[in-house]
Amino acid sequence: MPGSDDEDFELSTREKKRRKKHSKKHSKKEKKKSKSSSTKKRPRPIKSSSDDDFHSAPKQKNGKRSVAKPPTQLKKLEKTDRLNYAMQAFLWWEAPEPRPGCQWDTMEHAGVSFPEPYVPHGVKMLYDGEPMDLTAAEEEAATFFAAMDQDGMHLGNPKTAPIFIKNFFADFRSVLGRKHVIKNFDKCDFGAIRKHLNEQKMIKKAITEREKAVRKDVKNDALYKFGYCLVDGHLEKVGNYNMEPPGTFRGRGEHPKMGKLKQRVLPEQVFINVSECVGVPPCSVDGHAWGDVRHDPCVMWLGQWKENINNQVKYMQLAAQSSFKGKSDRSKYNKAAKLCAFIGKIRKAYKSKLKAKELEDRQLATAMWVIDRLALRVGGEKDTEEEADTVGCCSLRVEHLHFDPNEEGDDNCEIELEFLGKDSMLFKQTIDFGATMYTENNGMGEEVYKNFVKFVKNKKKTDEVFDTLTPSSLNSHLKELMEGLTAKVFRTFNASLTLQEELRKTEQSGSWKTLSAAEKVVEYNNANREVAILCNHQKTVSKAQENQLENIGNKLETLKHQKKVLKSILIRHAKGDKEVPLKKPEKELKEAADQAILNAKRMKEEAKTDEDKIKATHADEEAKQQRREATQSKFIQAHLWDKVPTKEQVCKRITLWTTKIAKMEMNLKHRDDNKEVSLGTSKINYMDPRITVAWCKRNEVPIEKIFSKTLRDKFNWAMSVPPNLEFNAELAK
DNA sequence: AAGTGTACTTAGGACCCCCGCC
DNA sequence: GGCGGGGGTCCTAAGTACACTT
Repeated sequence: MPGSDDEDFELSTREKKRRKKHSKKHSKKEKKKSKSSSTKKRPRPIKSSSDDDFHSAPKQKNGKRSVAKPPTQLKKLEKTDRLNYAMQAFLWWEAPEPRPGCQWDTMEHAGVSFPEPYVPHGVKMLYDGEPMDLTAAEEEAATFFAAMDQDGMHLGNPKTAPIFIKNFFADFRSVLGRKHVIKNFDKCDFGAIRKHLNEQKMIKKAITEREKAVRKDVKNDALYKFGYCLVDGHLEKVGNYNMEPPGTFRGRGEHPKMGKLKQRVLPEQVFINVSECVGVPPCSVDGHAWGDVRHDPCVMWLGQWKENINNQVKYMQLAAQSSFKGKSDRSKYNKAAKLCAFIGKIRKAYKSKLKAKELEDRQLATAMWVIDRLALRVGGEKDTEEEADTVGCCSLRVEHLHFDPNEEGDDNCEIELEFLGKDSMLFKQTIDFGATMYTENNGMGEEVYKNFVKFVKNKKKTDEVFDTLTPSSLNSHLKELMEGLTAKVFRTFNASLTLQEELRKTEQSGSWKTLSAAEKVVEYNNANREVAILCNHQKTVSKAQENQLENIGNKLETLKHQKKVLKSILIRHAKGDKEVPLKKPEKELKEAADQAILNAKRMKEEAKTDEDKIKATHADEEAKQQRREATQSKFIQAHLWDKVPTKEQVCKRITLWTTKIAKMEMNLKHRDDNKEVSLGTSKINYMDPRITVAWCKRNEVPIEKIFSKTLRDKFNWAMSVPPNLEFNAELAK
């Protein structure tokens, strides 16, 4: 595939195939859209515009070229839309399977896109007060550090900051070379570079609409060139076609390697996977070539390279909405559904082993219970010299178990599990193994508790609880119970089943039928939240969010105070006292703020130099702050009047404030409940989408209210299920 | 049987942009 | 009509699983 770099990569033969699909689907959609069209029988309604546009730049959106067309012309779609139609045309779940063991027969793509080379800014860091002359590579490394947020999750955390700095400085010094004067981090001052970067941000903020459009076009050009892949004649979206740029490694938690320099990856380090018959995509960097070209139809990756931090392979793959991912997603959910038929047998099997003589059997049974009931991950072994110290089921250590955490005495069956899981997210739950939820219906809570007591006996804090188990031994046992069963299937299974049960509860409530779609969505999110809690999907509350929460809290306090004042006014009224507090003039503040905003806007428009742009952004930020203050002062006396109010006015306002307070309290509670729970992860990865689709259909909730466009594309295979669908073993057939 | 390598899924945070609210 | 917050997307780290090697 020779094709020059300037054009969208050539699609000669595949283009024909694509168009076939494209026009089919497209014509359907178009017919719907253009009822007025008199040319219904036109075989390929958008043929002409589509054909000559596919290769041309996307800039001519509003098509000056279409001057001569009749008024009945169809709406001209943007290139992205047309490509989307082309992709949607392929219903892989209705198409024949590829050869066994293979993912594809032919695959063609444009390879990886690389970031621009580093352009030095010339701003000097100080060492011991002296400005330093650095080479481009040295300056780049210094700039990576300067770009780090001082209050962020790495440098803002006193536990991780020293690790980050130590690693960064070691790598920085090796870039500088041994003889360089820079030897001590404490004498380094990156302030000037940091200031420069902030200024660049300011300049970027002062961008005009036109510049914005240009930027978007450039981005789209890259998307059209690299973002699509042709698999067996079908257009598919590529997930990550941009090579990861160099920078500092941002490992999570207490990752021992955080701060190390992540090197720039050259084309020579990249392997490309394409089919033999289509030719190799040209390397997009002048004077460079791919490290290797493979033709392996057994794998789904399009490109791979090794990163220098952990020496791990990274891949370029198709996007989540592609057929490859869709197929494996569907089979994942089918496997989980299949577990419905086996779960009874499996629970019986591990119940009988909970009291086995062999320690290994007991541990196996106990671990199975943990994975099944607590939805823990399997927990592979980790090297704490190389990675953060996080654990899962098999790697749990004695120190992660706290018996009788509330010091209620020996006769309770409570254990607090406290450990860092994947991504160093804290798992902290007290499990009462004697509670009904773990004992009813063959829950086995008490037996499991006894086993835990036994397993930790005479062990050191740092010993593993399940010392006889490994993920692979556990998984090979699971394979004996059900074909293809592994530990992670339990998470999918439990998440999906929980969603189904919680959703069923919603439908059974008395007032369900009277709820609006929006109210039903709230109920769906509540069900979703139960799943997220089960899977321990969390998000850390950022400082901004915390502030926001605090602000709402303060506002609430103000409202409550205002209500009190209103009541006191009412009392004074009754006494005939006309001395009530009145509004102070606030107009001036507001007007000044408005004026400042106008000024800033003008500055932005008139800005020519970078300096002007920085000034404009500053002015804009200050003006906005001024306006916030004006709004704030308005809010503080919003309950008052300009002149003495009547009794009715006061009464009315008290009622209004009561509803305001109630509303805000709800809002606050809602935010507080959700601030640490992340609903997205379970929606994307764990809950069978067919359950959601069926629920939406049964309850006349538009699917758009639950699944975003990307999710609807990702789950396109699940959209046609019947409204009465149940998540059970039938699905797997 | 443990170690190593490969390929894939799962994950949270940063950032951006759009839509509902004032 | 403007703006701020939140949803959505992007980014890439961090898991699981399993084949293959030693």
